[in-house]
Amino acid sequence: MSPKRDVKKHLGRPRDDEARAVRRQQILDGARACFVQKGFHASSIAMIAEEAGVSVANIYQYFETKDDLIVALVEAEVENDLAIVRLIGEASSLREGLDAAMVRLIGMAKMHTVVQLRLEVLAESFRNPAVATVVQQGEERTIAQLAQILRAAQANGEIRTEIKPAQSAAVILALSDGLLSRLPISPRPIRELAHEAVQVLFSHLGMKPV
Amino acid sequence: MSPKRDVKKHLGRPRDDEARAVRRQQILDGARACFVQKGFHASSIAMIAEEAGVSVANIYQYFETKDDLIVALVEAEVENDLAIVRLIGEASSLREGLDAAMVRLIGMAKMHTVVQLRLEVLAESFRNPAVATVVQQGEERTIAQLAQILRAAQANGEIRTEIKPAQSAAVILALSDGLLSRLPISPRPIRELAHEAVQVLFSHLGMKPV
Amino acid sequence: MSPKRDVKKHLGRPRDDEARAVRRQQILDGARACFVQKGFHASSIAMIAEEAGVSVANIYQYFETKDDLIVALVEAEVENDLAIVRLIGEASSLREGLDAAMVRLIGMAKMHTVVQLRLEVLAESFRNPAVATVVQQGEERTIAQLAQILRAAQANGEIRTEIKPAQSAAVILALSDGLLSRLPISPRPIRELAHEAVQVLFSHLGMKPV
Amino acid sequence: MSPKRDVKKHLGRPRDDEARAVRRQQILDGARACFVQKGFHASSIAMIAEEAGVSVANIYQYFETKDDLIVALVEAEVENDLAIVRLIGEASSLREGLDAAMVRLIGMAKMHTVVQLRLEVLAESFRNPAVATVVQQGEERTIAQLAQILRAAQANGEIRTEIKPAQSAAVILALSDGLLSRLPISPRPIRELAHEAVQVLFSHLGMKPV
DNA sequence: AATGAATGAGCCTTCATTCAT
DNA sequence: AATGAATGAAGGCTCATTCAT
Repeated sequence: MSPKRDVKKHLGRPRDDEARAVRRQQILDGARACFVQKGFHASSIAMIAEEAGVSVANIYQYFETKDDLIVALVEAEVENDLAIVRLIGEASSLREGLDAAMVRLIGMAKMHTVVQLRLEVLAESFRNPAVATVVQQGEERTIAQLAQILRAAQANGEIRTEIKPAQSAAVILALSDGLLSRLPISPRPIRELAHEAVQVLFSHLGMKPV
Repeated sequence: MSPKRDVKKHLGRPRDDEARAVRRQQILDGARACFVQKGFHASSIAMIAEEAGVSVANIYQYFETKDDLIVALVEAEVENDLAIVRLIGEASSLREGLDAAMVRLIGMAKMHTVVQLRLEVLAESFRNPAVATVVQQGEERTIAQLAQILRAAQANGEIRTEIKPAQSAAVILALSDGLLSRLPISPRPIRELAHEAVQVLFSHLGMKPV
Repeated sequence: MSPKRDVKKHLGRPRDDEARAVRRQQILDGARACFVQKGFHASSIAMIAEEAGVSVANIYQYFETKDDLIVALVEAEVENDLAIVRLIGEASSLREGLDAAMVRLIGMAKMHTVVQLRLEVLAESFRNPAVATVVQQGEERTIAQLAQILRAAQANGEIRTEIKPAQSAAVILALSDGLLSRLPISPRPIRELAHEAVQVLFSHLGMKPV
Repeated sequence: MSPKRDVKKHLGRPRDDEARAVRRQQILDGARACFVQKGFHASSIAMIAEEAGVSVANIYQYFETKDDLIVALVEAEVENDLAIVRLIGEASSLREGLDAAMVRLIGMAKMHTVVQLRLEVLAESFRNPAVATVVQQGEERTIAQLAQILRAAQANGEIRTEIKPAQSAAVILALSDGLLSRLPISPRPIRELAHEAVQVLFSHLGMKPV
């Protein structure tokens, strides 16, 4: 009735959006830990809840179903991957950028985690259309980002002008995924493989070998 | 007195190893169909049994455990992959061989199946040591096979002598996996990607572009 | 500001320990009913759940495993047996106490239940160490209790001072179990057997026959 | 047509009854081993078959159902128990006979086995009428046998004439079972308990203590 | 917002039993 | 007679999810 009411009333307790975001992330972190260890379908909500330090029912206040949780996590992963590619563009040269990205990936402690999840995500993309959509959009953006970087390098004279940026970008990403997926099965250290792959790429791009 | 007596005497029904092999394959086929659609852990034994047209209990007379079934199927898949690489070696030239293999893969109706399973297997390798072992041994053999082919091509003068066969083989396989894993997420047709990738490879190997 | 704030803050629904105890007992009762009819290993959790009017999954929120449920029930039974012996001590004389106990056992409607379960428990003790431990500790306490009663009777001059209380107590318990186990197989009524057994005991203890 | 045929023809292969008896015993032995370790209901036919060194299907040519197998084994056990009591009668005096029986039981390596099975049988008697019948008939015979022995001892003047042989026999058997069932739970060695029990019995029978 | 409590459906595996050889 | 092969039914246990507090 009083005019104040029309302004202040939030139709119930005002939502603390910040706290919600924190909790949400907490759950996503727990989920990631589980998914890395067991995969999407062998990870139970109960395990995720324990890992996240949260009650099972609480998870359902942030994600409607387990599938939604998976999709949300995939979105986060995609964003992550995009960030790595952005890193390349921030270097002073393509060479340094590529090198930095590779080195960073291979050197990071959580690489195992990232790669495991990436495979999980790709496999899930084959059956879960919602996941496929998210990943595909991420792929587009990532390719665009990398293509832009390649174009800049062409302008710099760092790489050949004959190559088609978008297509090469796609190949680079594929090679990268294929390489990392070798982590648990490669008969020789991934580091060596990565080095060789970089040579192949440089040769293709018209850069001098390392 | 009769010569038959010297032959091993069977008490009871003799084992029909051939029938067993058929049944086993039947189960593996059902399992593959399920694993492709749902993945390892979301496929239940009941579903596999139905798909294979077999009773649940019967599966356990051929595989001690669901995990054993998975490993057996992974073994079959690995053997499959090796066969494809062998195909390359049988062509009259490396170029034709590579081309044939790519074309065959991309053109085959079951490609979707093969790739989906490949991702599933790679993801599983991260957590299941038994699977990892099988896949790693397959990888070694496949690399060796491909390296041998490359060496022959070097002798033929078809490709550069500077490249190291084993390492290049590993990179080729990685690239191939990475490429195929794009099937459901690539913003443009896989065919184009594959073409570009072949260019990259040929450039690396010192072959004339297509 | 309010004094209630000092009390421990509950996030979420507080545990209702009382309701939990009720539910737990409800499950144990259902389990007892099943175990009596079918024995431990022929009783399924599903049957117990139905008998208790509870869902299967709910049972697992109170007992981690079927074995844990068995152990819990054995503990309850052991406590029951101890209560019966305590009854003897509460009588004004050993004679009346023993008589009361026997009469009560033989006259009770659930005797069948108690005895069946007792045999089940003894048999299980041979293979299940957890059960054996529980039963053994119960046996010790029961013997001690009964020995104490015998000692009091010795002080009263009601029984001979030559007998060793603990050992006689053990024999009495053994005889009691052996007697009751005859319930379904004795060619003559248990009542007569019990009477004869009491005579034997009284003779041993130096009491006048009934 | 020929007269010989009428004599020699067995309407199919003549049954080798002796071989059948051997096989049957072989199966029963395997069953006993399993039942002792796991109990009736936790022992599977497959386990029994393996323990007996026989195929699963073969068991069903000797026993129609698992229940029949149990009953057959119970019959054998009952016969066994009767044999032990007969042993008492063969001694030169009751004292020696009882002593010999007790000593033999307690000293035998397989006592554990016998007792475990005895408990299993008694427990099963509560629910399985077929078993109950077998055991009850065995009990009758055993009591009769022991009563006969007691009567002889009365004639010898070895024990009191006031006791009623049949009833005392029943009590002795009950005491014996109750005693042995203490094997896994008695806080003190069974040997001591047995000694004490013998004192009780002797006192009842009017014999001099040991 | 957050947790305790509860459940139907489902999972992997084993069981007792039958049939063909 | 004896064994291999097969199966419907069940068994113990867990899952994703909902509801009450």
